[in-house]
Amino acid sequence: MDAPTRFEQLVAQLKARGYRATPQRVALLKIIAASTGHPTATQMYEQIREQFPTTTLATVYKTLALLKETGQVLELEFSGAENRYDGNKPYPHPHLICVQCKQISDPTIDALDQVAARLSRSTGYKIIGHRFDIYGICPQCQRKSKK
Amino acid sequence: MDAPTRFEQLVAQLKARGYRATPQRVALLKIIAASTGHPTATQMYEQIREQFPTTTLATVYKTLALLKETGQVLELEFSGAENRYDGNKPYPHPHLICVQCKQISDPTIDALDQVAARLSRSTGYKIIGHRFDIYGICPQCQRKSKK
DNA sequence: ATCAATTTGGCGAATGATTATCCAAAGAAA
DNA sequence: TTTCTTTGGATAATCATTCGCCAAATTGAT
Repeated sequence: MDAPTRFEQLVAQLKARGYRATPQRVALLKIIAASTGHPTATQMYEQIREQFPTTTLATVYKTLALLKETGQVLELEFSGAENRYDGNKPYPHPHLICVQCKQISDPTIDALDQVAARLSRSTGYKIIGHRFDIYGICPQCQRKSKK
Repeated sequence: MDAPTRFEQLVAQLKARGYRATPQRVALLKIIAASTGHPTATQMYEQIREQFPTTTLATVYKTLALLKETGQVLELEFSGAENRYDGNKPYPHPHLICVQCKQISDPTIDALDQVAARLSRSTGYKIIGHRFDIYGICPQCQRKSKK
């Protein structure tokens, strides 16, 4: 799905739930829909500030909370670091994290759902979701540290 | 490995690095070696307090930091909740977490290392570790909520 | 359009786990 | 013992996130 479409979708589903599409919220939705990476709340906050200088971090968090309610955004919690948000693939999926440059990418790992299904059978758990982070050093940082 | 053996191992490796085996530290190591679950710092702190009532949470964290340095304990970070510690399987392994009773168990999932190896090949990343948490509702809590 | 009712943004303070600082006490070394 | 170093305890600091409050904005009804 392209960014404008995703943006419209986010606005529509916000309105459908009876919330207002205020300028600040619209700005955030636009950023989220356009972002390919996994931005922090602060990063989005700073972008919004360019248009709406009075905006507060609290507002950003409040809007993100609205999106989380209906699973429109995936929140990656990090203890000791800011959380990261993904509004384009808001369902659980693996993340490859470079421990040096902190970049996060989305690798393709198939058979993950099967793992969950098998686990559900063998343990009796009702599986709700998962979080799979793989830590490593990206090729670029490997090159840098060799110098 | 049984708890006493693991305990001796932890004490030995602490001393080997030039650190003192103080009563408070020994108490923590004993708890960690004996624990089968994934206790929080506070839980261990309260156990230590029974023997050494003046102990502080800071001391617990300091000792845990020492263990982390050499990978003797696995720290499971949770944003918005206390971290959990595993001193018996201090290497990355999957965790099955009940979102209701918060119980954490260690399911067996094979082929995880192969996933990492394959990922390393396809992305060029040098894989360092991973974190795999599966969220669900345990059989016990499922029964409870049906009533 | 006007007014009342509701939602929202901004601001500042609160939260809560973890960490840092500082000093006295304990232990090791000489 | 005396000196030097490590450690524990107490307390404050940190930092991302959340909360409470109020004024401003928006909606809906009259």
